Amino acid sequence: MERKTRQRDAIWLALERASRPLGPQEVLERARQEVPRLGIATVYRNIKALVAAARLRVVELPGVPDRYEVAGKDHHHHFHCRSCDGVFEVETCSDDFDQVTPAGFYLERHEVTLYGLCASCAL
Amino acid sequence: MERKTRQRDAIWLALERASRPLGPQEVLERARQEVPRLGIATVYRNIKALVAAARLRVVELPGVPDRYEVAGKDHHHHFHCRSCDGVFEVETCSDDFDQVTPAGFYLERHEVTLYGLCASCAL
DNA sequence: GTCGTTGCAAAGCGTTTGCAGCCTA
DNA sequence: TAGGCTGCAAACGCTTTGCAACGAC
Repeated sequence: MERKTRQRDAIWLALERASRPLGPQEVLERARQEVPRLGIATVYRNIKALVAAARLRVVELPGVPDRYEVAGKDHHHHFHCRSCDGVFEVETCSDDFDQVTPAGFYLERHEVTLYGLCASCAL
Repeated sequence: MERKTRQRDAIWLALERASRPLGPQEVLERARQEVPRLGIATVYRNIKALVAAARLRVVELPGVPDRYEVAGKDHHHHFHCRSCDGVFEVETCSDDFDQVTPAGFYLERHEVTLYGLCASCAL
């Protein structure tokens, strides 16, 4: 991450503009509007570097490939649409998971994923 | 799932005996103690069939390959120990996820994964 | 004997890596 | 001009599929 390149800019821009976490393929498609000859390997390499630099956060969802979003957002979780495969942010997190943690266990963090149909697909 | 075979029995037995969800490779290793020439493709095909028959449940954990457990247990989630990589069941679940679901979205199900240290590793 | 099931190998699919050439600093 | 970065293609690991042989019923 030493040099500034058109490719890296395009990849970052794609993620910054997105309203939801993106997968590498989605990043490629969007970034190619800026750099048509962009390769998928470059997307993977830059995503990896951006995650290492803590500028991106990995969104790990059960059963599907990892997606990425810009780091620094408030605590939130995701809604995974089974129809369009899109991933959307869920604002709040009401639950207290300490109370369901077994005795003796040390709870550090939690992931919640909601499944169903997004607003568009539910129509 | 029409015929009873040694392979299918061995695969089912491996999952039934396990105290935690298993991945396909783990199932293969255990089932080969019964059927040494068992192939990984057969494991995948049978797991798929058993899931379709609702005799197995898919345990989808973020970031790691799917694991499988015998179906029919009460609603529960999992605690994933970052130290020993073990997966433990979490009994209860205070579901209030409808209220955090965005307007227009149709919520069908949810997954919760807790991370931290299990009782043994937390000592 | 039928045809569901199996084992092997090949094919997919998403991700990573090797390498020669490119281009930023 | 050095060497980080890129695009291409090959390599990878995991999962699925094609196919001929096997074996449950």
